Amino acid sequence: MSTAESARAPRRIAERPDDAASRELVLAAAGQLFYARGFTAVGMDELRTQSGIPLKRLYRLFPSKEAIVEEVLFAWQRMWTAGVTAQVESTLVPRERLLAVYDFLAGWFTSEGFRGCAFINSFGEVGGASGNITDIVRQHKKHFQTYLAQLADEAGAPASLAPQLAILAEGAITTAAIAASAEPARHARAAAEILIDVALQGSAGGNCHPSHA
Amino acid sequence: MSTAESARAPRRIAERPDDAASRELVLAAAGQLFYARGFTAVGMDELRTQSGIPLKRLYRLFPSKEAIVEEVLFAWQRMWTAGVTAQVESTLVPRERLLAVYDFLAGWFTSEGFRGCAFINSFGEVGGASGNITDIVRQHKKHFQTYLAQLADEAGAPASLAPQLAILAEGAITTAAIAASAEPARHARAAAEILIDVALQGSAGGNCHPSHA
DNA sequence: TTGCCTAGATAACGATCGTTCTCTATTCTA
DNA sequence: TAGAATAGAGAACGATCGTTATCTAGGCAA
Repeated sequence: MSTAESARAPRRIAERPDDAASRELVLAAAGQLFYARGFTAVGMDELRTQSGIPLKRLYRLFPSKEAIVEEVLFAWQRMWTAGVTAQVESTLVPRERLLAVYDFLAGWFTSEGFRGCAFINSFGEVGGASGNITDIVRQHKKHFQTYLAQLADEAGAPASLAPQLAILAEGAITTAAIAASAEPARHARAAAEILIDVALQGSAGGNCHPSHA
Repeated sequence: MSTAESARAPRRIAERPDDAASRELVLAAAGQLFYARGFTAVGMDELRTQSGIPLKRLYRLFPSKEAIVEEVLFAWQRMWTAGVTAQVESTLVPRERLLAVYDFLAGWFTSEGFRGCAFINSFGEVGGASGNITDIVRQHKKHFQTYLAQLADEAGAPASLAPQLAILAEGAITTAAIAASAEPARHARAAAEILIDVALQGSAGGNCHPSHA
């Protein structure tokens, strides 16, 4: 990969070719186990068994368990963002793009093994014990709020709408997780419709009760 | 040790007079420690130190650590209910009684050591590992929703309002905890005002935009 | 006062955690 | 083919957990 040593690649220790694949195996197994049972409840031995990666190699790929936790959080962040944006991109109508967030939630809530927001669960588990994890969780939520603010702005809504929609989404997730029900997604969507319509008519001067009722 | 020994109650072991006070000491210390750092992060030794109750006595008052956890959850439930109802009872106007929930949240968010909803944190920590704890958390949330439904009904709102208000409260709590900010209480309250007014005007036939704007 | 029973302080126990070390077999270069 | 270095499997290590047992001192009935 650099000069002449890649002609035959004699013995490069630092990066073996399948290290990346092994890391993915570990992160995939860790993601499932951590989401299902939490960080502390899953030991390194179980992570070794589930991923098929020997313990020694595991500690060569990651410096510690906490490092795995952090990378799993980043992977979750990517998955969440991809899922939400995919749903949002399915339409070009600004109002529906905002509501698409709750459609994504509805699908998520009914998916196998749904157990609430992994970031909220992580925050609750580590509390303030790990500053790194808390920071990642905080950053994830801020990122989501920024995304919502952008969607709301594109819809022509005032800046006060986005935090309200974010709170609705957040509340729907935890309520659905604890109640083990998908209904909160519909409730949150219905509430979001009202908030969006009021916000839009307030700033655009539409008629009363634009769509529903 | 069976028949005539209870004639004068010579040595009653089961219940000493100060057992109740000791239990309160333990539950108070456990409540603070558990809320601040989670269940698993707080050991029995720390609980002994903080409460001043010797370990042996601690295990005579409670059969296990999990039993303490459960009783702490019940104590939290009582504290939460007392705080919310006190704020609600401060007014008799149905609409303001609904909004009082978010006023309570605003005060809570700015209180020292606020770290989110203890029930949500507990749910995230134990996941589904402890069915007892999960059940208590579920029951607490259901109790809150029922209370909100009663307040909404007294305000003359349709049944669809209460779940929306509950989701707003839930989302405000977690958002405030993660962002370490009290603003979500104001955002949730503003959203609740809109939802309430729309719900009331929809069912009572008032004019457009009743109070604000 | 004497003897018994219990309280409290603390050590010990078994289990489990994250992490490291040992030992053997294999692989790959020269 | 000879040799060196690494990979893998698993034991071992130190720490900590929840829980229990031990030991000593003190309170109370007779």
